[in-house]
Amino acid sequence: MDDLVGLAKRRGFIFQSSDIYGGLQGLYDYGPLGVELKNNLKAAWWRAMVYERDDVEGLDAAILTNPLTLRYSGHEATFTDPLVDCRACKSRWRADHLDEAVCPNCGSTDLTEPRPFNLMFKTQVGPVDDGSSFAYLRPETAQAIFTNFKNVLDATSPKLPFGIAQIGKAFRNEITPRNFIFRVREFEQMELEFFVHPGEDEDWHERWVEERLRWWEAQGVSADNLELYHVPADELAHYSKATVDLMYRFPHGLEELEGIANRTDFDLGSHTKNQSEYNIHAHVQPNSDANAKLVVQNLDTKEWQVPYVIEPSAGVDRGVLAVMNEAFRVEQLEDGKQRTVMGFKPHLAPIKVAVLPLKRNHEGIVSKAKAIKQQLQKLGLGRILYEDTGNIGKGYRRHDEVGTPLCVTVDFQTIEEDDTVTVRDRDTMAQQRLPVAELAGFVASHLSS
RNA sequence: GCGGGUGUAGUUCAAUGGUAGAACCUCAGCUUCCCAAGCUGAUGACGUGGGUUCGAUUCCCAUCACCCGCUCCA
Repeated sequence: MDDLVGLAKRRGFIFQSSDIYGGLQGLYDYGPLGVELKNNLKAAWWRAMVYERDDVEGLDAAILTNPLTLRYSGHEATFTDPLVDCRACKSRWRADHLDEAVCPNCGSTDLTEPRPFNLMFKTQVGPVDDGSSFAYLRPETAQAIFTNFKNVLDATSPKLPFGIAQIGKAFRNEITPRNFIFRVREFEQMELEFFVHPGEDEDWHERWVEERLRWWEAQGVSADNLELYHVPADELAHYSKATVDLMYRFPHGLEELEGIANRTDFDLGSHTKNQSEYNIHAHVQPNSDANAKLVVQNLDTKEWQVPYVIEPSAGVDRGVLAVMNEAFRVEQLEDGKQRTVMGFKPHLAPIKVAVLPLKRNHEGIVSKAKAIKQQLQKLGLGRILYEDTGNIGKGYRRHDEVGTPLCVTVDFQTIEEDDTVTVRDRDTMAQQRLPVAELAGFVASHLSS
């Protein structure tokens, strides 16, 4: 992990947030290469979820959330836990889970006073800070999908089963942010809420688990480092009937990368009005505030019903960490030197191609290299970088370390003889000469593989 | 939040109660230069704030951040 954190900072992937003022716990910033990598990962998810399917629509909702949304969702009740610490054995317990003021672990009565831990961030809405108007920063992106259910339904008229996808920031006041970008207080989620007929939920749950496994493998996360964890009943979240966690072998241990939950009709049932008119299976709190019916009509029976929902919910930052960890490798070369390579899949690589002039103080070579950079940039494949290192070997190594799939080198032969360049492959270190005229086609096909 | 550990250039390491040295990296110049080459030059650090002291990077206290456990679950 330390090597990965060092490389992330050195090469501009990830920085401590508010670094020059001593930092802020549990917050990180994405640098020049990190933002490219993260955007590429999100784009891959969006392609797979929205563009390549015919049954999913997108959404991008506000982060500030009406407290009523998070009251009916159950978050106000479950995200505010009074906690006590045992001074004797250093264990921590939820105060409402203790029968007496006795530590279940060691039997000591030397406990701290219960302290409330509100895991949701609050902020004032409007200029007057008198407590009369506040909003929460959303603790998950999912709720805005449920509260927009009717809007999307009216706008796009989908038929069950269908989904709504969203990528965005979420905030949780984690007690202990830890492990680099694994557990942080401000993070990004990629969530799909997939609505299905009641009774078809378990089948769809299994299909989504398989679907998501295949997607992570396509991002370069090897199946060997992924495990499924069927969450036992007594550990399920308040909304869940069943949850399968997709566990990844992170540098610090096997932990959750994505959770695929069967949220039943709990969410739409909780947020809908006229609850008693529908046969809601989940145990929901009576709702006297909602002004919309979150139901669809069963075309066969003509009955209005609250759909069940399957939720694949992935952490973007955790995904970035997993992808970087998978890509990171150190190779021993024949001359005893080491080569650090980030073997990103081409579609995730922050820089797609680096164009290097063999000599940085030769006008003809430099201008030719810059022209090739602009030409390749126009292909729309992502970031193409012109870089005059002054030392070609150094340039190659540097781009190995940030995972640039291809380097293109312009030399004297290019401008004086036959208009060909050297193309060098990140993974094999192999070089070949190609006519500049064939470069665009070669690059495009190499990056799509 | 509790307990334990850590904190000197971007990185890896030094030294010191009298205000910090190196290597690699980075940057600039030269070199017809294809896998971290060479030569010349340059930038750059004691996490922050107090205290003790004539003087603190060094000693003391607090604080911040990171790492390990408890906890958490995207």
